Amino acid sequence: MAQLDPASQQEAILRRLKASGYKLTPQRREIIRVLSETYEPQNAQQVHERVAEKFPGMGMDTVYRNLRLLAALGVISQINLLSKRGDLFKLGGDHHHHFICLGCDKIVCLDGCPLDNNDFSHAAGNDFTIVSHSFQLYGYCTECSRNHGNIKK
Amino acid sequence: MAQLDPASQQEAILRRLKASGYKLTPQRREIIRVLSETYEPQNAQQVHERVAEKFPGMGMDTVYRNLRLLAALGVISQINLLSKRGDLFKLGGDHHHHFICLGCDKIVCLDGCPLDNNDFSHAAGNDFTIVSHSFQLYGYCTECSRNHGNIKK
DNA sequence: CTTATTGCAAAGGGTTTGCACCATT
DNA sequence: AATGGTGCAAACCCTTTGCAATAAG
Repeated sequence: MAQLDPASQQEAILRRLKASGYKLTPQRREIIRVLSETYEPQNAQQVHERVAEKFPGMGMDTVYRNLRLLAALGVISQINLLSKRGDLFKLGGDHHHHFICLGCDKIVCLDGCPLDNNDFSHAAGNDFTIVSHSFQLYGYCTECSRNHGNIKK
Repeated sequence: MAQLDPASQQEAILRRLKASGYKLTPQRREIIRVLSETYEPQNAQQVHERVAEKFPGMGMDTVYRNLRLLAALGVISQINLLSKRGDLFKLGGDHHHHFICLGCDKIVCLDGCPLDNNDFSHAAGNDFTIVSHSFQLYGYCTECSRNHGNIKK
């Protein structure tokens, strides 16, 4: 259950990529580095901004291609929210969920996960195989609760 | 807890719209009719196809404007999934969640809701106000479980 | 008659794709 | 040398918006 430090995390991912026949380009390494050093889920644009500091020439397409690859490998998880920010990505080991502030769009990671897929195996249908779930809380954060005038529509 | 029949449901919504100063156009009535007679969540395109049978001239923009209005009034709920189908909409009274088949994209409504917002009030932060949540199960439906060869990537 | 709504067309934002060139293995 | 990746540009898809004409109240 222990969380790996960013460096070991990166190495593990790079090893895994190489083992699957993918090449380790500098851009890809940097994308992985950025993801491993970030705690909040990022959208493609945020990842791009950070990576572009080192690789100014890089385009969004490379970010998307890599995020898609990493998500397909299960290395990062893709989160789809009722927001304008697009899908978000987060390095995957620890399964958890998010609170999304309806006032300021802030996203807060929740500790752990209170849900068990097995609890729902009958809810869907007897022969359904449940492999994952997603869960989000929506509401107002401390600042926005205090200051309801600022809530955007 | 009893579910209204489609006709009463439609009337209730129309009354509510009129009470709030919105006009009851034929297109709007039809959109509401289609939603009330559909059990699976629909995306804007599906709604448009059904409504266009009666109003061939109608554009997607009118569908979107109405869906947005109905969602803002809380009459329908908007669901945002990890899929290419765009947001889905479903007539709202009953709060429930969905199972999404990773094999065929089928969506199945789950009975009721096993989650209580109050259970999570502390999980996010003491001063956070939780107003709603969303929850989805992902997996394989009966047919797709049986027939794993068909699973798309 | 007033105000909301439609229809049209265009724009916007996120994401994907084809292709030639380049880098990793 | 072989295979994958990047960069660029264009395409796609879903959704939103401005505006003039139209319809509901």
